[in-house]
Amino acid sequence: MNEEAANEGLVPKSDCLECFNIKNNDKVVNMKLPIENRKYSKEITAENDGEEVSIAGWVHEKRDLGGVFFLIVRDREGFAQVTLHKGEVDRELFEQARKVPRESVVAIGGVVKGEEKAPGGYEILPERMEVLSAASHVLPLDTTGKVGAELDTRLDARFMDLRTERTKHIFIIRSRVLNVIREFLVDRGFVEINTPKIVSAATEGGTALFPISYFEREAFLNQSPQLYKQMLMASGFDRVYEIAPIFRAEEHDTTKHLNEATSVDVEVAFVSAEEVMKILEELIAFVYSKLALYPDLNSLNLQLEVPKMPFMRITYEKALELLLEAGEQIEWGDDLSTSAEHILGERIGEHYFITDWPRAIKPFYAQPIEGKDTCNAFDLMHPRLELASGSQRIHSYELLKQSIESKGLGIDSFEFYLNAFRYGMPPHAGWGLGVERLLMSMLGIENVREVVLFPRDRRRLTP
RNA sequence: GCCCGGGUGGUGUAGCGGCCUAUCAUUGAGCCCUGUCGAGGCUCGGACUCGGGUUCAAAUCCCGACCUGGGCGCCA
Repeated sequence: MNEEAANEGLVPKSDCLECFNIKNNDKVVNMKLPIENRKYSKEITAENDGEEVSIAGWVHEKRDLGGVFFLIVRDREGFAQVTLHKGEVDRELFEQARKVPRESVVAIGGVVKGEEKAPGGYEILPERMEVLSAASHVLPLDTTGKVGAELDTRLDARFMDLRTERTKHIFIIRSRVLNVIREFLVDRGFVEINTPKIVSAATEGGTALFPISYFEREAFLNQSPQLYKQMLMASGFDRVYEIAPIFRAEEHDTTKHLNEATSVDVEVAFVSAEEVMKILEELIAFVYSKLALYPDLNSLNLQLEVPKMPFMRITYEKALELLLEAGEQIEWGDDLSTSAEHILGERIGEHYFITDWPRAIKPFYAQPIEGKDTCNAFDLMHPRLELASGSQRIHSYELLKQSIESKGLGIDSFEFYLNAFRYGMPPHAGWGLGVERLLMSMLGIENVREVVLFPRDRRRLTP
């Protein structure tokens, strides 16, 4: 375990609470805590023996042994045991602790006692306790891990699901992954951009869009920042990235699709597809190597193995050959089926790229390979699912126009985009990577909904 | 959209025509217990998704609706 990784980012630098008014049992309590001493559970050790501290958190468990009563308080960092000896503490305080419903929010002030018998090596002998918010019971799900809950139940009560260790850590990991991606890209001279999510027309074709009403006009939620990040290639920002939601109105109903997902989009000028593939695989390896240091992955039932570099590259044609050997026939020009992806994944067993795709199944902006029906596009595959796709882009205005027309798309709705190709557009390439898919493949999680706080799928629009 | 499963206390489950006044665990209420760490022991409370149908009898079989898990398709 790595000490730095264990602490980094989990503990905030300062606290801002000083005094707060709380409504408790219909009477407003003006409570002042010795906030200068308020600590997270993990910040306290046996070495603080004798010190006054304050903690605040949720009542995780209560253990009533008659003469001694244990209150386990959970905060973001872990658990603190509060121990009350009958006869030694104030009777009212003892009763208050005994009666407080589980998962209520409490603030407790007391003295630290180093105690080998206590989990964490210390316990708190309380002097005062405030119930800041009493929880109703019974609870919508169990936060202690004794009884499981189905994903649907968990998502309905996500706020409470996030109080469980595994779920909490998944989202801390998600946050870290996004940070690490930014760190990697910024180090390489990338500029973060923000492009519109409300757009006037279908950007790439292919997927269905969510129509919305935009004053007196119809508009859509954007399926991808593709056209905008390309337009920026004409601006002099020659390395850009965006991490943002994308919207797809497909009625798919699987464990790896969402109607609102997060995409990492990268676009680089003056380079080839091979260059951006390198950036992509290095990024993946970097994210893995950073997150491999995350503590307690195993106890959270999460797995993470740093992939070997460089990733294997096979052409679309080679993929078809491998599939045929395995008894799966795909016609040249057809996209790979789910079972085909699984067969390839099993044969290769690690991340790999599929390159040189037929033009017909890739978007209009992919650069055709001269004299062939293929284009300079690639998919990054994980053995279980597709993670990213990208290509060398067409940067010639005339060729791009032709390509749009040959796909049967209306030139008019692309005018704003095409314009950027008329006044000096460098060659460029890029890709889009699904954040949720990266996370689920990285952590061995089966359902994409697990890695989104409030997922949007075919049926779910709340919470 | 297609094909298979499934809907039983708050949660997770057993039961799959009569033996169901429905099992077990956990949660909840209460009691006993001075070192718990999935504490233990005792008492009590709490459920068959909805609507039709078959049958002497339906949680159990059939039909429909709704919800839900998985596979596929579409898609990234």
